[in-house]
Amino acid sequence: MPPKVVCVVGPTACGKTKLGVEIAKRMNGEVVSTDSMQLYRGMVIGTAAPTAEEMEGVPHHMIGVADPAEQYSVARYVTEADACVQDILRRGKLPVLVGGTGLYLDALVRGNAFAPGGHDSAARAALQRRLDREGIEPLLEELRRVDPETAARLSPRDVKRILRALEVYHETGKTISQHNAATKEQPPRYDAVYIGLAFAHREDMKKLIDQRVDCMVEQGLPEEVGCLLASGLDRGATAWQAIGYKQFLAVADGHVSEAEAVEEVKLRSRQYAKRQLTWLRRNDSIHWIFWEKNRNFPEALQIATEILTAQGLF
RNA sequence: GCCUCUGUAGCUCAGUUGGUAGAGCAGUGGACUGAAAAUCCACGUGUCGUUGGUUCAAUUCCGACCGGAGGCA
Repeated sequence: MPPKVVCVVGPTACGKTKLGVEIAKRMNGEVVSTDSMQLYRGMVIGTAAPTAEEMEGVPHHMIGVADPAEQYSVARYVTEADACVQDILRRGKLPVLVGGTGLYLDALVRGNAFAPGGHDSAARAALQRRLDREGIEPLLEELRRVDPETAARLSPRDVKRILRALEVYHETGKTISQHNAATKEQPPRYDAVYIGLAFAHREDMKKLIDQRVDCMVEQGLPEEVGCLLASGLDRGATAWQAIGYKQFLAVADGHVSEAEAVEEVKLRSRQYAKRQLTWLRRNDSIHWIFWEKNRNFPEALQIATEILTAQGLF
């Protein structure tokens, strides 16, 4: 039986961070963040990364571990985060996985081995050049030939995935469908117990997201963006894709007003939360806790404890 | 007060030389295996401002009225 880990999941602004710390405190655990943006250094306010105070003395991992100029990836995340999980287990403590990036969490729990390649591979560079020169159609044509299954699955406009599929083929001689099928055969690396947090009504989630965005601006999101700019961070960096940072970069560049940026950040956060829910809904082993209007953490911790006890964790 | 423009989906607007209408955004659902806070897919019935008239038929033409914008006084 694989080692047990606790996962706290849910859309943005639903209280994962706080509940995660509470659970870790109660169960002799340490938190491993499963968030693709909190792992960049100096991006604290806009990613709602926990502060030292919010960590309440519980050790946290995978937060602020990468330079914003780096292009991170799931593959690298799994390697580094898994080392943290292993270390926590070795010390006899409970890993509590907390964060909003579904792909990262799933890959970590399943112990995904990713096919070679990546943004810095020669294959990717060559494909990118072909894309720039000839457009997507010849690439899609090639994919239809070597991996018809994937070609049929992807939209002709899903350039990212078409490139990746060809990249895997060029790098390994095997198709990405074969890689994915092989990954699915593998048993998961961890026995995950999922606690999901969500609002019962979407209007309540929207309200909280709006509040949180206003709060971020007050606490200095624009200044944080200013620091990233002052550090000379390239405008093409992955870190700028983070909601909040992208929009306040536009403010710094004089393209939009601060008020417009705030509205945009709220909107994008809402849409992001919706996508997170879509991702999570297909995981039917999540034990959901639904908030009514307000978030009641003592009660949630109580419910979570009962769930974890029933799973033999307490 | 007069003149001109304008009123169509939650929002911004297109359109119908008269046969009851469609884009973008928003919203909802979905996908996702080395960019994932990214990327991509699907879903469009609304008294066409109100009310009279002309017409086989009006959202479309004409009149009046009610909103909105601008101009002249």
